[in-house]
Amino acid sequence: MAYTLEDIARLAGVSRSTVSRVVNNHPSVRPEVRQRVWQVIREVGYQPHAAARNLATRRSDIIGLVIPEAVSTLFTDPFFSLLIRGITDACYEQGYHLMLALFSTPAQEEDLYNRLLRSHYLDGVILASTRLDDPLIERLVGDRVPFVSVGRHPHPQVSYVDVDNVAGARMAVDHLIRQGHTRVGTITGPLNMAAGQDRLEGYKQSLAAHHIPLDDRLIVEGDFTENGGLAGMNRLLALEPPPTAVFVASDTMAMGALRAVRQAGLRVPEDVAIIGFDDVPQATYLDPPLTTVRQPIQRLGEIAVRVLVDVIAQGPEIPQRVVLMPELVVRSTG
Amino acid sequence: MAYTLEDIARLAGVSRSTVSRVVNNHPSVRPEVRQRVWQVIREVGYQPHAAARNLATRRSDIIGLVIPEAVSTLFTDPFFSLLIRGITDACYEQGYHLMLALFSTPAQEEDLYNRLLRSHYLDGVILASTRLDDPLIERLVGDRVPFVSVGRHPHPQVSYVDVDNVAGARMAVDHLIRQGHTRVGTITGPLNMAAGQDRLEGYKQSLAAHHIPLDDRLIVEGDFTENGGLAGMNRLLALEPPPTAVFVASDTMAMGALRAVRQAGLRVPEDVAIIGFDDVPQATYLDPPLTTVRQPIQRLGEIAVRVLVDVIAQGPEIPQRVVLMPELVVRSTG
DNA sequence: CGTTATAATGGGAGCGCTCCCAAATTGGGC
DNA sequence: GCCCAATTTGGGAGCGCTCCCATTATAACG
Repeated sequence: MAYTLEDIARLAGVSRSTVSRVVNNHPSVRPEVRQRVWQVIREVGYQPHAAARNLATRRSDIIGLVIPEAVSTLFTDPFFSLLIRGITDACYEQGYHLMLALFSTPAQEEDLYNRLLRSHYLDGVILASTRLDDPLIERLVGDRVPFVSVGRHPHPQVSYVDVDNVAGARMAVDHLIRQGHTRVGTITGPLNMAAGQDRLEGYKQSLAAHHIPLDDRLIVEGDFTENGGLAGMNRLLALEPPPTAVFVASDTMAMGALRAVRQAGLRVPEDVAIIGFDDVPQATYLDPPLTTVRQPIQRLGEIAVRVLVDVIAQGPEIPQRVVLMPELVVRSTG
Repeated sequence: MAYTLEDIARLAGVSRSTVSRVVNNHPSVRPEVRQRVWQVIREVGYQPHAAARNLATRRSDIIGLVIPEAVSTLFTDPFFSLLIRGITDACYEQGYHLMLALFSTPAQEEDLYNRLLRSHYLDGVILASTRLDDPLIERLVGDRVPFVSVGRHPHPQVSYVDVDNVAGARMAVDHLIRQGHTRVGTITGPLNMAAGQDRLEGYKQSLAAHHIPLDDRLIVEGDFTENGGLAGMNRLLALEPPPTAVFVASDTMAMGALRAVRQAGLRVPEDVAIIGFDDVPQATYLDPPLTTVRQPIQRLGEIAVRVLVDVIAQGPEIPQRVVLMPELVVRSTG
């Protein structure tokens, strides 16, 4: 049987309350008493019982990360790897534990929602890769669960962190146009996601600013996967005439696009220039190295945690929004 | 303020105990009462408070997954993607939640150990990708934490699920030798991991069975990463004469090895035959498609959960071991 | 229709912790 | 050396649930 506070109190010859104070670093304990208590705690290897503490304090010190994405893509796309890395580190620093909530069916998602969120298992949640119309958002707001979204959301009560996707896309397309390209295509992200919409918006703005008429056939919707990028590029290359440059809305898709171009026997950037988005580590090692728009993914994760901790403390009433600026990284593909 | 059992009891005109019985599906409640209580629960959206329940039952219904691997490799290697998929599904089916414990520094690991494991936050743990000498194992055994290792471990008190790596490696090398190869190299996994050791052992056994003398220079230690496979293959190709066939102890490394061969201007399998291990989904799509040893990774994850649930119920005294058989999948590389 | 066996229900105690308040101790300052 | 304020300590109550046991309602049977 494990030791309890009471046991430690008895062994150290003090009261339960004093031990509690020592464990929680309350100031009003005489130094010698404090030391004696720590001594006993270390000797017997005491560890407070989490559930008891949670019940009394009404907090669990655990935050959840919810990414409504198939496990296989979640564990394949380097974007998430970086994001999670940032979140993990910040959690540790802030004294929180991270629970990665994975589910592969809607039933699992529902179960998760009730059993984890509403049962006070989690103090708050970080959401990433959500569709704009995901009903989860409404529910979280309605149930007053503290949460922050990685990626903007129009709901007035939603806190989020995001990168300025419109500006990033504009940088990319501006750059292509400056190189002399006038027939610029784009492979977008899913258009029910904010990042997908915004990057397309930036593409349009750049064309408009350069008085290049919009050609709908040059816009194909992708899904942020490598295969999606491959398929999208194949469609663009089939056009008559094909674009001479393509803004691909994520690096993962850009890898697929690169494959498609190579399979078509064309060269990058001579025949088709390509610019990605994200600047995942792999972008450097591609052949040729990928020109892309860098967003500070890991920082985004860190900031998400900080914002969430704030929301937990302040309550979800005052939503907080942080938008970071991306930057263009010119390598060899465009 | 959220509703409590007592609130529901009052609203339904019954006692706290009855509501508890309804929530937990105890049989002895009259059907009409049961229905009335559910009605109220649904109306007000009652959800039991997890911490209170945990405190009373002394269980959390959460199991942890600990993989002492950098977040970046964890979220990149398809092996883990499949494993986690299997674990996730089985957890859901068994009524457990999964907490993926991530850490990037030893301090985080230590913190995690105390705060999650010893504080009864988790009912049990699944360990994967551990070194044989990882001190974590001893601690878990010592603290009587229920756990199961994915990958065998020699400690008599450790429950594990694994694939017969020795047999799998033998299949691979036997196959290469049957093709007429006599100069067969291997890129091993880390030799402080059971899978690394066992696959090397299978390689050795196969050579011995075919009376082919062991040549130490043909054995290079890898690390289960793509770059490790690339480096290993480069070392093998530099030998005089180089091997005509190589057994690579993981598909991820085999991808690197394939790159190395191509960069050297050689062809697979004409100049060098290659056999991998794992049969991750990508193996099929490689060019050329990878011959490999299939281990049922997702099943391994599922079984790990079942075994763990058993260990939680029975106590860690009676260790359980499950070993599955791999199979050779012949495609085009060897 | 009484009498048991059985099913259904209610209430108390307790899980291990925190937090508040009251009591005890300490330390200045005169 | 005494008094008052500040510091330190102890104990009670309560967090929301489960589980046991006692009690009451129901059913079954002669």
